Amino acid sequence: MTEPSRAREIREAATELFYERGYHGTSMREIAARLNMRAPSLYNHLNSKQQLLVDIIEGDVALITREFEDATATTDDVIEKFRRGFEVHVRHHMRYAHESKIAMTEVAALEEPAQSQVKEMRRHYTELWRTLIENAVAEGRASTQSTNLAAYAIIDMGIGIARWFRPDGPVSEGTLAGTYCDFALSVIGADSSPTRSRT
Amino acid sequence: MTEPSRAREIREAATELFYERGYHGTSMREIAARLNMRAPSLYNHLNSKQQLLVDIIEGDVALITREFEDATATTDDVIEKFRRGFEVHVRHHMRYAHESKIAMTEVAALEEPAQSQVKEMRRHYTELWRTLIENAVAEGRASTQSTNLAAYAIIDMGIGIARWFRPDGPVSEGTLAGTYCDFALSVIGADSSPTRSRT
DNA sequence: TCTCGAGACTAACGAACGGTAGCCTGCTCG
DNA sequence: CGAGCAGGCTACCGTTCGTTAGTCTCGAGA
Repeated sequence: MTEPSRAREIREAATELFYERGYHGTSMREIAARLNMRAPSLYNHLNSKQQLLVDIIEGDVALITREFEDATATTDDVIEKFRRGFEVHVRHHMRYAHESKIAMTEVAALEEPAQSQVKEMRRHYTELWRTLIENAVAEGRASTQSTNLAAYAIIDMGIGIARWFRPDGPVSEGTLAGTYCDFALSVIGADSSPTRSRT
Repeated sequence: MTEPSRAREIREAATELFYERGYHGTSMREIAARLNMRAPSLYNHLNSKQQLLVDIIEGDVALITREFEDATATTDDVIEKFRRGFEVHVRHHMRYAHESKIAMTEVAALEEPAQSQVKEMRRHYTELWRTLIENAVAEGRASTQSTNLAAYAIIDMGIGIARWFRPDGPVSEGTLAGTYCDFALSVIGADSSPTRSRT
């Protein structure tokens, strides 16, 4: 399953440029220039510009979904599932900030049927979160009465990270993951720390 | 004095299309077609495509900032300030979902100096939130130890709304505002019960 | 040493882009 | 009535787009 390395380099260069300027704001000539190539040479390694976008977005959504499923499968405790799932969610949006931002902002640039497929994959990911929160509430481990909105709020909290997080910034990956985990647990109404007081 | 109503119609049509397809993914011909016009006629009412984007984004960021400042100026209680500010924040991203999404995703398409100016305006808005949360903690009304991250999390929670909220959807504006307000108060570690007391 | 294929290149295509020039129509108002 | 003008329109400009065709080069294997 090893893919040609040049194809991967092109996709990485495209990821950077799509992140900085957007899909329609990036030309094949710019992607090529970043690798000291000419635009037509790119077509020795890919079929179309659109396929680049499809690969980046579908790859990202598929990856975070698999990461989430793997992380939550390793425990039966619903709050621990939540904690591990959210840590994966947050860390994904730090480590793959560029891909994540593209997957969020450039879905409209996807042609059919890829656009519908990505939307379905995202709906599925959201559903995983909604179910997890629902289970936590059903077991009396969380108290929110709006599992749907809580899922949206939690997911969006993580997504936002991709817009401002910088690996060399003042906040470390671990600190951010821990702090945001407390935020998320607060949102669903689960006790997250001993200092929290509830009536 | 007759308003330049046509200019406003053009900006509204552009807002819809920039929302659906992005700035670079929208042509002046498409904007014109939505008003049953031809592209060159648009230039009777505007200077450039870029100016359309600048007006939409700067207008949106300026509006939410003013709404926030107005809402928080009407009380001295820091938690009530927070509550009113966040309600404004959430409702803005529902009512102006299209403008807000553009302001979030198309900043890279802004040319200088507009791009720097918008980034500065956003930095200012974030700073308002950070200060508000800091004051709440200083007065013992909130318990978070990460005012910076809490501000990001709360702002991003609201921004996300613009991506999925539909006015004719199953969740009403009031329900969403109320539920999200509880979420936000949980994040900063403030009691979310409706009864509050001045110190 | 010769062959051959991978992968770079240059040239160029048709389409679409943002924007300009200049014309025409029809309403307003002296 | 008739002049002026706001605001449409068609024609077209130069540029850039994604992509194709065809050529050249160079290293590996027979």
